[in-house]
Amino acid sequence: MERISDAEAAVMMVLWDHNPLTAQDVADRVPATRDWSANTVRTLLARLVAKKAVAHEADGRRYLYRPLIARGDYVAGESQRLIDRFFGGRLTPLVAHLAERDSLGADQIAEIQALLKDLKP
Amino acid sequence: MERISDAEAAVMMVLWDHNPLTAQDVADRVPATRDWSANTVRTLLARLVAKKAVAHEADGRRYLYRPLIARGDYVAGESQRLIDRFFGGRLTPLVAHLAERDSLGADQIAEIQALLKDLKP
DNA sequence: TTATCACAACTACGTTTGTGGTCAATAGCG
DNA sequence: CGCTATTGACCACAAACGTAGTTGTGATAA
Repeated sequence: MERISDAEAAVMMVLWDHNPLTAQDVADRVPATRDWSANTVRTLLARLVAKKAVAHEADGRRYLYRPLIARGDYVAGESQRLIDRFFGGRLTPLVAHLAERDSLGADQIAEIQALLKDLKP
Repeated sequence: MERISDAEAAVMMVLWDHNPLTAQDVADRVPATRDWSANTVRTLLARLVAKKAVAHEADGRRYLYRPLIARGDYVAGESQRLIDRFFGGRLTPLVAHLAERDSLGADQIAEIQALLKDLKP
């Protein structure tokens, strides 16, 4: 599984949200901030197919694209990568870090506490 | 502030750990897994200087390098980026995600609970 | 049926990244 | 003082990336 670039990830996002889609549909759903031409989206789709991150099945004249890797797997991978690189592979230091920098409001603290409580067996 | 690439980040790590350092010292401290030539490290340092992520001050024949951006700032930025991209900017879903995927042991759950308790005013 | 449209395939091209070599100056050693 | 080791400056170069144009070919509408 080769690495998915930033632009490619934006395309994956669209497909995770809705699939299968035609290239045109993907282009239409890509966040407007990217401001890509339809061709650009096609190129990215082709690269993702080459990387086997996306499958395309013919549907008459065009293709329908759908993700081959699960969003959860990708997100977990990226999250782990960050945590490994900066926090010794542990989530606690990340939470501590964000708390320390006030990126963490009281509401979120409460949320997480509730979440963790429910997690206990 | 231009983006710092993966290889460049590895150099920053070294400098965050210890600074100022000569290029040679940086090369010596870079994780062995990277297996870079000293020249490669020099190139990366030069690029970081160009990006104004590190400063170099002359020390006789050579330079001493030191980071211009704080580790905390960089780490916070990268963390925020991830959280924004995949978790709607909130930490809670990240924690939930990791818990769901069993990337989170009971020990870490307890750790975070303790941390959050201390955070409360 | 011809002009047009939609779409995939192919091509392009500047930039960034990873990786390292060459060269020239210089500083210290013998 | 001449030689060698160190070091920064500059150059190289392939792969990946971001971005998009061009081409060929069926589908379609007039």
